[in-house]
Amino acid sequence: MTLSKETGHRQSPTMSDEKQPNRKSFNDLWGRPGFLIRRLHQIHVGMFLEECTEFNVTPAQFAVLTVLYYQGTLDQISIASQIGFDRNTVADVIRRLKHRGLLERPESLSDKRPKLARITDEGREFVDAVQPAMIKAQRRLVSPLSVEEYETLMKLLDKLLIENNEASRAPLRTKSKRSSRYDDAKTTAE
Amino acid sequence: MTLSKETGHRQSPTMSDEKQPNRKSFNDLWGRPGFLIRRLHQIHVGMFLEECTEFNVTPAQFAVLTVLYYQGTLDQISIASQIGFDRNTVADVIRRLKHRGLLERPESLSDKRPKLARITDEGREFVDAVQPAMIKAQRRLVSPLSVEEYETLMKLLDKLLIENNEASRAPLRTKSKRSSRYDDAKTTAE
DNA sequence: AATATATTGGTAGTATACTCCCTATTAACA
DNA sequence: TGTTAATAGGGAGTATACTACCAATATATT
Repeated sequence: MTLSKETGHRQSPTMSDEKQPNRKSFNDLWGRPGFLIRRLHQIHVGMFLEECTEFNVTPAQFAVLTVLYYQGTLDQISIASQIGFDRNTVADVIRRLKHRGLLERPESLSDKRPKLARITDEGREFVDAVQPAMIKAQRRLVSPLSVEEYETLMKLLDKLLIENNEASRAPLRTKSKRSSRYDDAKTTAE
Repeated sequence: MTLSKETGHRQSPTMSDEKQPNRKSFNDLWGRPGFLIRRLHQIHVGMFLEECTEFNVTPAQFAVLTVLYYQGTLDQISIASQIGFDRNTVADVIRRLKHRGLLERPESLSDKRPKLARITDEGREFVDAVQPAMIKAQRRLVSPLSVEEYETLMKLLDKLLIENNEASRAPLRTKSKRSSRYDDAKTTAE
C-alpha cells in the first residue's frame, strides 16, 4: 500500500514492491522479520517476569492494571480495544486480578450488559510498587542500543503498528474514539 | 552491558545508562518497547494465519517444519534450541505435525533417550506449497517500510536478539554449537 | 409495539509458551 | 565398578491469545 500513487512521483521502493532483494533471505528463519519479532517478544516476557518475580505479575496483567490506573473504570471490551488484547483474553486476566483483589467488578447503572472493571486501592498501590521493576525490564530490553538507535527502533515499530493496525486479529480502536469511561458504576460489587 | 569498557573511551550513551530522557515516557503504555513488540508480534501472527488460511498452519508449526526441511532429522531439544522455543512447546507442536503426517518420530540407533523428528515427503511438499504464503505474510508485515528502513529494523532487531540472548527463558544455543543431526535414525517409526 | 441488529459477556475448545516434577537412559567420575 | 551428573522425554498445571457459539440486554427500524 505505497501511499500517494496519485502524485505520479516515483516513490522510494518499499517492502511491498515485488522484486526486492530480500525475497531469498526469507528462506532463512532468521531472515524473517516475523520470526525475529516473535523471539524478541519472548525475550521481553522473560525479562519482565524476571524483574517482577517478587510481584508475581505478567505483562498482560500489568497492562490491564495500567489502563485502569489512569482511567478508573472500564468495561472489558474497552480495555481490550485500548491495549490490543482479545476480548476473551481480557476476561481471563480480569478474573485473575479480581481474585487477587486488585480490581472489582461493579455493574453499570445505565446498562445491564457490561460487567465493569475498576481498580481498587490495593490495585493502585500494587501498580505503584511494580512500576520500577517494569521500567527496569523495559530499559534492560533495549539496553544494547544507543539512544539514537532506540529512538529509531521505536519510530519504526510505531510506523508498523499504525500502518498495519487494521490487519490484526484484535484491531485497536483509534485512540479515544470511544469514550467508554463508566462513571455511573455501582460502588459495591461482588 | 555497554561493551568495550576496557578501551576507556567515552561511549555514546546507551539505554542502559541511567538518566536517559525516556524514563518518563515509559508511563505511557505505547511508549514501552516491550508493549510495542508484543503488539507487532500479535499482528504478525494474525497476518501469517490469514495468508496461510488454506493450509491451516501456524507460525510455530511452520518454523519447526522449516528446520526439519533443511536438516532432516533432529531431536526435540535441538529443534527447540535452533528456533528458540521451549522444549515442551516443541513437543506439542511435533505431536500435532505427526498427527497430520507431516513428520514421523523415529528412534535413534545409538541412544535410546531421544525420540527424533523427521520430516516426511508429504511434509516437504507441504513446506514447498506454503512457502509463497509465508513470504507474502512476511512482506506484508514490513510493507509500510522503505527498503532502507527495513534493513535498519532488521539490524536493530538482530542486535537486540544477540545481546539479549542469554537473558531469555528459552535461550538459544550459538549457531551450530551442537551438531545434533541424527543420521542413525531408524527408517520406520510408530 | 414488534422485529431485527448490535453489543456485552459467558463457555468451550485449540494453540502457543512456559513452570515444575517425574522416569529412563547415558556419561562422567571417584 | 558404583555412584553421580547430565540429558531426553513425558505429564500436570498456568497464562496468554485466539475461534466459535450462546444468552441477555440495548438500540434501530418498520
